[in-house]
Amino acid sequence: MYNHQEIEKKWQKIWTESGLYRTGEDPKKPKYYILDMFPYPSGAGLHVGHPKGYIATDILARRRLMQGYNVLHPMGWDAFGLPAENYALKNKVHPREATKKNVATFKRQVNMLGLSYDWEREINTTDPEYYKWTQWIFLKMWEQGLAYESHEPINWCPSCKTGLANEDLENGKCERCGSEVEQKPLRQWVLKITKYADRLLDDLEKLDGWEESIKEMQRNWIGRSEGAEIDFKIQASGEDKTENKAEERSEKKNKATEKPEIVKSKDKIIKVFTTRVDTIFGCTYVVLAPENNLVAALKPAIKNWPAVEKYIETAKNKTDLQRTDLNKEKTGVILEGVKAVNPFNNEAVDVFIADYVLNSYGTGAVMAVPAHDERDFEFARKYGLEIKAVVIPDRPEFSQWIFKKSQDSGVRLEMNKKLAEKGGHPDNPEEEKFWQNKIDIEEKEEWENIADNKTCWIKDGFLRDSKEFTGLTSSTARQQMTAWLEKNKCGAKKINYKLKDWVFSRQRYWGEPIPLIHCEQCGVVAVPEKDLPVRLPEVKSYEPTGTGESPLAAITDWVNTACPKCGGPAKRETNTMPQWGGSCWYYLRYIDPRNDQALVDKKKEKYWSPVDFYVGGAEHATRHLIYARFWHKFLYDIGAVSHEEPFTKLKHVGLIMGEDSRKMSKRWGNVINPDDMVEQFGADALRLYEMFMGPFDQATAWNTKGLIGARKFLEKVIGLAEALSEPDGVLATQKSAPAEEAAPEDASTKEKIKPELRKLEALLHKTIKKVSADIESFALNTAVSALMILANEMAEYRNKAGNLPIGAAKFGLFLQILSPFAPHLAEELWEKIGNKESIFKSVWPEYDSELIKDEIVNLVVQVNGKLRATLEVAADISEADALAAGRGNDNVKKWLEGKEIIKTIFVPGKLLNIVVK
RNA sequence: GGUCCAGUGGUGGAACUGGUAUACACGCAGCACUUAAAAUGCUGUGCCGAAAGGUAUGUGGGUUCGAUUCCCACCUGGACCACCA
Repeated sequence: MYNHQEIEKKWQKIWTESGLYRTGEDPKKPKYYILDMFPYPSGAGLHVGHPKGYIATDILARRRLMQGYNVLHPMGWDAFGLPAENYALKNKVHPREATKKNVATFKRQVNMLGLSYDWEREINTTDPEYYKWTQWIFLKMWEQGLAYESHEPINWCPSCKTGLANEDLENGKCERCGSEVEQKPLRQWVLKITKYADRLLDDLEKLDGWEESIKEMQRNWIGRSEGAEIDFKIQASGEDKTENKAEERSEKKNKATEKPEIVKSKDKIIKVFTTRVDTIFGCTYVVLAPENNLVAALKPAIKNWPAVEKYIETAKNKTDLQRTDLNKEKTGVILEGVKAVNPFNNEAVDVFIADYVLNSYGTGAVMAVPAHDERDFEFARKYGLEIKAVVIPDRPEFSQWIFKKSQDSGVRLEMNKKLAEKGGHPDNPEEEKFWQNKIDIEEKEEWENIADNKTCWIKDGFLRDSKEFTGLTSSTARQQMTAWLEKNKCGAKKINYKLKDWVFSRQRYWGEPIPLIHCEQCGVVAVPEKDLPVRLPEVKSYEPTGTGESPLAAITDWVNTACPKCGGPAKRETNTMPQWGGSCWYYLRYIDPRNDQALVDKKKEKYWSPVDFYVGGAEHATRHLIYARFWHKFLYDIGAVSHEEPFTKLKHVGLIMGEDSRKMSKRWGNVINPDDMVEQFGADALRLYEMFMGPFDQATAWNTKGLIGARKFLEKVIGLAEALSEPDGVLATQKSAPAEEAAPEDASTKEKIKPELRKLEALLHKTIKKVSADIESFALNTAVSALMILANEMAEYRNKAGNLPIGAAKFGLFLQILSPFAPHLAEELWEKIGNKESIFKSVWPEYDSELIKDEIVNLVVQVNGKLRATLEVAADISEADALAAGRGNDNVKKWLEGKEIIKTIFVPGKLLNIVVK
């Protein structure tokens, strides 16, 4: 047994007092910036899952320190935002007080684990000295026109009483509280992230250090799609007056979305967006989103207005969740008296409104091609609309599709069974013929289905019935048809994004005030830089109002102010920033946390940027990580930072699940508290176990029994240290100079032990190599396993010999590679074996490449690929010698008997495969 | 539905570039120590078989002297997105 509590406390105190964790600034050394995603200090404190990432970064940070880097490894608190405020409201304390208390808990828990953070660089997003610069960045964006005021309907959470960005939703529900989100028109500030969409997308290619999965998520989120906008002229049955009105409104809409007007202004059009111009000759109707402004504008021309109005009303009352439910049947209403003209063939088609078309994407209008789009197909079938196939599948792809369908039906399995019975072979010509026939028949049937409009074909193919474009492939047709549109001025190439501009206002108290002033004379005016930060007023009541106004609006002596421009009466902006604001740039502030002249000193920024290694949860892939990249690129554009991307390498941490394999949560009662684990088993055991559980980025279920294994390993290490040297052990004698070699023994034992000792030393160096490489690749589970193997080998030796005569210096190498994982115990034993300075001031060991070369290896001998013998041979044995040795083996002989050797395959030092007939 | 990732003992998982499948740990069983238990140590532990041997990495097929690894199809699970035209 060892007293982990005593040891861990002792070293945590010494490390803090000696300034071990302080960031090195020696300009001669290379830098390494290793960052964790900083946490929200919630009221619940940490559970064992939270520190998994922190432990891993700590391991890398400690290794880098020992490798002689200046290491920047900071920690801070993302304390603004809804969770903190909701917690404060519930517990009836001021958010500032709640935050303070929660930070203290988090900090105590983090320190308890022996994490090597430089607390002198601690930051807190709610600190006015910090959010001064968050506000400063916002103002710079506003100056550049990247922050704009909008009144569009946005996501509104009725329970949190605030507007939300798209990124704050989960399946149409508020990510925080789970309430269904409503659409509410609201005055708000919006950041024009879409202006950066292409760069955010394109620069992903340069991020080699990022996991592909996270990059893919970002690509999907940005959702770039190339297509065309096409103008369908409206043929309305109404009078001139009404048509003018429609025109007016539609122009207004175009203006609002800032689309360049490419059509003659007299024309009345429906603009649709599509990625499949090639299917346009199959367009049999056009669909508008119910909210599309055009619908109201066309009212006078619509003959069945009551029905249309009723449908719009129903759609409005549906929640997002109901509307996007894929299982629901498609619904819609025709606009009687309105037709739209397809510019390619001048055919006038019906116009519908249907809520399967989203107003927020593209133009809020689509051309419907039921033969080649599943949604249109479904709608057309329901309402009995015309389906016109104009793209013919090309053969190879089509055949594959048919083939897949036949397999689905189990036909292939049956066929295989039949063939097996007959002793048939997979490449049997009979079978091939069978499949060819089958494909031919089914292809014919399926094509008939498409032609008969019984099924729809959504892939590319060849065009038919498409005038001069007939016969082209889909992709060529798209190019030529887009060019045709541009030439005839009735459409253009267009790129759309799923990414929306970032709704940046929250109608809540606990956030950074937006540093703008509304002046009656001058309009919106920026708070001058010298007046930053705009401090959050200290108030007793900060409950959200629910009216769409921020609670700040009620604090009149804070709201009323003088205009910085004209000095006249003015009011402060009362919206606050969302939680993600402060976290968009915090990694820059750690570099220079107390600077009151700039958000970061340029020289320091140049030295430390970018972050070399960033670790955090995958749930941030499409929020924080996109926002932060956006802000960083902006800061790069205004010359505030020196690199275009903030994070060179990114690794996501896999969740630790509860013992029941569910997410750890109060709800399931499966939360494991790290305080209890550390008290019972020690921080070192907890660290080791969390790294050992499985691959770092994989979710794994917690098992407290596994922690016992880690603890046992540490106790074994102590036992080894105590058995060092003989007869009385280094620990007992505290020799001043570490012993180098084995003490003399009687000749017979010595002879017996010598080669084993050499093997042990080779293993030590192999372990140094493996642990070093594993830390680099973040294969921390196998690094721990390698350390265990070495300890087991040393223990076995000790058990046989009664002691461990490898000397304190060599044992010290083991302690060094163990130290990032179990820093307290490694440091303690390092001291015990006679070292005066901290193990973390020592130099990370290099393995001896001579020592790890095996002289004797196990050579695998196979006959026809099956293992028949393993031979102990010299590592550099030749093929001929190996073959001779193999043939000499009794078991191998047995398998070669009466057989003819066709060939042999020899992998030097590893394997000999004898192929016989 | 789309995209990505994964599927190996009773459990978590290992296997470098195609070369001894199941390292390491948990669990379990037996033994030692003990009056006893706990703790500790030792031994065993994929499956079938007394053994020789056979067989096994979700399923079916392919490439190869040799496949957990590469290719094709399918099944299952997870993550993210989801009526994005």
